[in-house]
Amino acid sequence: MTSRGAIDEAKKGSAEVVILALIEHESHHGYEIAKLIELRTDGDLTFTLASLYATLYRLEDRGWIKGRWVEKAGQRRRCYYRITEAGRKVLARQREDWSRFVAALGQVAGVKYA
Amino acid sequence: MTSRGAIDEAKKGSAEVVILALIEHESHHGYEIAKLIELRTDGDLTFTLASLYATLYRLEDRGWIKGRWVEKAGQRRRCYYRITEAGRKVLARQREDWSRFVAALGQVAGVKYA
DNA sequence: CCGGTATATATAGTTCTCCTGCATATAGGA
DNA sequence: TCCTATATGCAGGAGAACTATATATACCGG
Repeated sequence: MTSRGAIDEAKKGSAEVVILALIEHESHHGYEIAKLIELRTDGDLTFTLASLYATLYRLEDRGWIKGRWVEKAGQRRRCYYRITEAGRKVLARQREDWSRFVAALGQVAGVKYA
Repeated sequence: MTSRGAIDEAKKGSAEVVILALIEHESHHGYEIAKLIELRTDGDLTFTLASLYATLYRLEDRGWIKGRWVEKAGQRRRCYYRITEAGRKVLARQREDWSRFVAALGQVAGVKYA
């Protein structure tokens, strides 16, 4: 997986809020989350699978998400994650923080959000 | 210096574009740049001085900025930085990239830029 | 039926940016 | 004289992303 230019730097720290948002309303498994991120941002934002799984384990350790293993015939086993109540609070907070950060960046660095 | 919540994570990688933007039109020395960032973002975005100087040296190594030492009576010596031609190109590119990243984040994570 | 691609998860080791803590140095006010 | 603000600099470490590699299954073409 490749990503583009300075987005390599920009996206540091964004994995958490992105993942939490994606499993806010429906549960998804790791591989699916990676594909969704890529799809919904037209490839502007991607995370390597290794990073993504590491992040999922971290979020689960913190109690912000909860995984459930599902085994189906004709499929490799998958772990479906959903957000927890604690996770919802964190998500709300992170959205505010990111929003404030983006505003600050516009102010001081002239980054326009088209 | 303290910073607020998830902005700790968010801001990773943002120092470069912020510094380049601040010395786009006029030269500033390190300490001044730190104060400007804090001032212009109402304290939402800050960098510790140690990080800031490290970043300045890195940017100069890459040829994106150029420092000039100024000694004045009644003042500690200061290094004033200005952006280079190469730096201007990088700044333009980083603004585009950050803009695209912010759009992606709004799309996939529901981050609203007020 | 055999090999390649897509799906799906997992670990190890590395890189990069920012951090804290410490050190140095000068000017001005209490 | 001591404390604060100004101003720069280094050493060591934390954390989140990366690459590379390993494992395992389903599906499709030749």
